[in-house]
Amino acid sequence: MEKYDPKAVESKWRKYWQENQIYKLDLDKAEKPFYNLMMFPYPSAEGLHIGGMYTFTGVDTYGRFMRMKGYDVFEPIGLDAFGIHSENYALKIGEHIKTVSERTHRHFFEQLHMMGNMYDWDRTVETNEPDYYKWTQWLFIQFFKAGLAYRKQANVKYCPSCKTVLSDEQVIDDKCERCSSVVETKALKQWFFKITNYADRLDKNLKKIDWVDDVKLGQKNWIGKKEGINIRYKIKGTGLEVTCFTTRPDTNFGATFIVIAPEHPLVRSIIEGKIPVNPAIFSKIEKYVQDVRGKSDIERIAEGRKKTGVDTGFVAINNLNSKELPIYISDFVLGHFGTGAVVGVPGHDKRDFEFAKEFNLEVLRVVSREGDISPIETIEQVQEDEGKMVNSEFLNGLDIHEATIKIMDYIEAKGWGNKVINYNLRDWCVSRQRYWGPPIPMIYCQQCADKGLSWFNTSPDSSKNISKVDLKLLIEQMKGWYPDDELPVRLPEISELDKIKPDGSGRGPLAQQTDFINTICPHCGHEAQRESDVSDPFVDSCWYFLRYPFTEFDNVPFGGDFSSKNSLFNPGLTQQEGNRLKDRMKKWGPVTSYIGGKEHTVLHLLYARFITMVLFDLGYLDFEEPFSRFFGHGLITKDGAKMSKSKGNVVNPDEFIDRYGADSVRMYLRFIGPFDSSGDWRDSGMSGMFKFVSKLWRLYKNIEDDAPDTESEVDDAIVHKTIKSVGEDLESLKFNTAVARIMEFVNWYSENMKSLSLPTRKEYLGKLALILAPFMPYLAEEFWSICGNNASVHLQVWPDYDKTKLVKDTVKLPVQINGKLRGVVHVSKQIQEEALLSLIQKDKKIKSYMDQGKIYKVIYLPGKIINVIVR
RNA sequence: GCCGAGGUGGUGAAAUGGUAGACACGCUAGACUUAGGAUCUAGUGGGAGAAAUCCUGUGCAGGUUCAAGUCCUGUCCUCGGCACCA
Repeated sequence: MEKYDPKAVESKWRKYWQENQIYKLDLDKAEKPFYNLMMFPYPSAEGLHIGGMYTFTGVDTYGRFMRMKGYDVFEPIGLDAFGIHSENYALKIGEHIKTVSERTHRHFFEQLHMMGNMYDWDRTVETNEPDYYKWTQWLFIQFFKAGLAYRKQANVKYCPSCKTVLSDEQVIDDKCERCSSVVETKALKQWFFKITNYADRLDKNLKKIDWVDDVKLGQKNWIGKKEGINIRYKIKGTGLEVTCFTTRPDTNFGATFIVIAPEHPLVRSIIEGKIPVNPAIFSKIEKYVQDVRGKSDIERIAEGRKKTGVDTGFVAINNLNSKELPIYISDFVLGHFGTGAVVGVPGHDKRDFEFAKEFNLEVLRVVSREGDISPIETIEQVQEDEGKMVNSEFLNGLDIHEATIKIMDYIEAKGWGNKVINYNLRDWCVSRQRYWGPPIPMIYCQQCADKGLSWFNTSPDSSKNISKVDLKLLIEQMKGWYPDDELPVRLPEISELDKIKPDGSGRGPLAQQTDFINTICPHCGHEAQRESDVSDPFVDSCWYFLRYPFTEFDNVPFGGDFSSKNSLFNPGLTQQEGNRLKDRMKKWGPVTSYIGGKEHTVLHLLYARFITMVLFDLGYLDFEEPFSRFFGHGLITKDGAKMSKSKGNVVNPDEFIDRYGADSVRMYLRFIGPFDSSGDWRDSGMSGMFKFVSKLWRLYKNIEDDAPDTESEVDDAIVHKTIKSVGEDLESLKFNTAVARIMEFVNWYSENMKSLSLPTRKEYLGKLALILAPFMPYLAEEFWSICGNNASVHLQVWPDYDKTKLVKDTVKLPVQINGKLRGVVHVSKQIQEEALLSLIQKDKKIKSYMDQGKIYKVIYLPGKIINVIVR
């Protein structure tokens, strides 16, 4: 008999699909749009590994199913090509990034093509192409015009190995996300996006979206909303004040000192000599601040939580009770959170307690736990949670929550402070001192700077404030900067390898390209300089999903409404064009189903939400959340261990596709484990699946052998059950159990086929081909045609099942023999009632009880227990 | 430390409160066959037994229930995220 040759089958159908254009979708005509998106892949040089295949084919299986359910499924693909990872690889192998990426991109697309995913290959997106990064730069300018992109000198995380700045999100355990080098802190001038303006909305909107809870919670924690109060304390004998942020003002009667961060403005003033202190204290302060600055975060952690610090000699006054609070400087207080100053309440905060012990400061108790008012002497006694107020004058007797409300109102009424909300979230640093990214499209003009001019005060019309940014402050920092509207600002082609290497100077390789850097100021016409940094690749990937449905337009980045008079962008569209773009965006935004890795909880997913909100505020989009539903998939391990190059256990999918065919690999990947947790790749499991697929092949190829003319009756409930449960499993992305149901059905069919006539065989196997279509697109076509059908199986509707054939209206009847539960029998309700009646007639004991709102009657018999639902 | 997820065979894993281990991998035995990347049949949680069968069993300890892997309380462990965030 003919042997199963996956290569022959797959190339045959690939060709058929291409010729018949079965994956073409008219985006404007779609009636039930379903935007089925997989998270943007990063084209690593090694090619798509098995984990990528796992997710791409999973998303495709889901998309194919939804298509058969009658949706117009749009499933695009592209590459997130810019970035440090591939650039580092190119430098390592001594090849130009451009040649390397051309090669890897081709390989990537080829691999995805082989897997049989239903992509529209005319709508690909590659972020390193000028026709894409033109719009990434456009996005930057939109942010700039809206006052949401600004440049400032900042202490930033810097990777000495990648020689670039990293965003907070890219630093993991004080190490670079990419190369694991310990990061340094550097003061550089950097571009930032003002994501903090959106902290509150990013937090609040989480309630509205259908995402898994752990991802939502991850974002919530990252945003870190904290409601509290800024309290101002007068510094004795100076006329100065120090403001402390606290979420626990209820404990303020227990305050015994104040600690400010080494970065605090007060400290700077002291060091700069603006505030006089005695020389002994001055040198101590100077030394401490110097030491702290020299320490890396790693060193700080290595020292544990031992508190260090220095007494400034200044004393603040607690407004509530006129108590004197000595002011200290310590690095356990962070300069960037709250006000950079905290009020020390050592009785009710462990860190404050440790500090107080180190410096022999007074510890007071102002909250009692279950009447305990003993003095607090050990760290175990420090009480941070629930309790009742004591030693706090008018707060005494209140619980801590009541006390918090009361004292906040009191302090505000007295004018000593203001309620505020703080967030852990910090502004997004988007500057990167590298080559392989989109140049930041900004121009600096010294002439204009000298005249105090910036983009903001030369084009007041467009400077409308769409957010609560303090524009005055920004103008101060932004003099001489203009957005370049002549997009794209092309990344210059540099052929010499060592000229694209980062040199560690704090400026990117583009700074050395004089042809690129030197330009003309668009405002005054004098010589000016371009920005030499490129933007973070996360800027590329935060908006790509908007581009896919509009790849054929080169005058707009995406569809939507650009007609507003106040718009910061006017592409000059005709009414007709404008309407078409608006209508199409209505269909294809937001993304219906987004599937990707949970490791992007705080990076990509947060940024994408942020830019979508901004574009909504600018009036371009009519939705403010990019992904209606997000599903986080699991990761594939190999023989129980995480796959990594260093361990040498990376599975190369090409090898397996070559050997077993894409269908078997796809099927195995679906079966390997639950899609939302993890799966473990085993070569033996893969070959097992190939055996199963080969068995299926034989079943179909033997369909006509020895078929009887008439068939004996078989119970085909399993056929209907299979269709039903596979459909339900696919809907909820439970691929592994769906495959198990299919295997069960195949086992049943193999046993029963001898008694089935040819038409019945074709009917059953035809239905099986339909439900196999999302899993094994190639073989499903083959099987579908063997069953005597013409059109592509992928254009068919998901099969229906006969509800009457399903086991229903039954009750499970436990059977007990000799006092032990022996099993459960499924019986129809009618039979059960008859049984009940006959038992009642025999006058047995009947006891009724209620459980979960249902009333049951239980009949005890020597050998049986029967449950009956009465109501 | 805080937050989240989870603990079921040799392995991946199934189980609307109803015979735990479906479906597979692996393993054992056998059949077939000039031998293949095979295929087919039977067995496979642990313990006892020649067998029918019996006992035991979902991290641990309790509880609710006629019935608990599933619900409740406590506890231990593993993995993931955050971490001096006031």
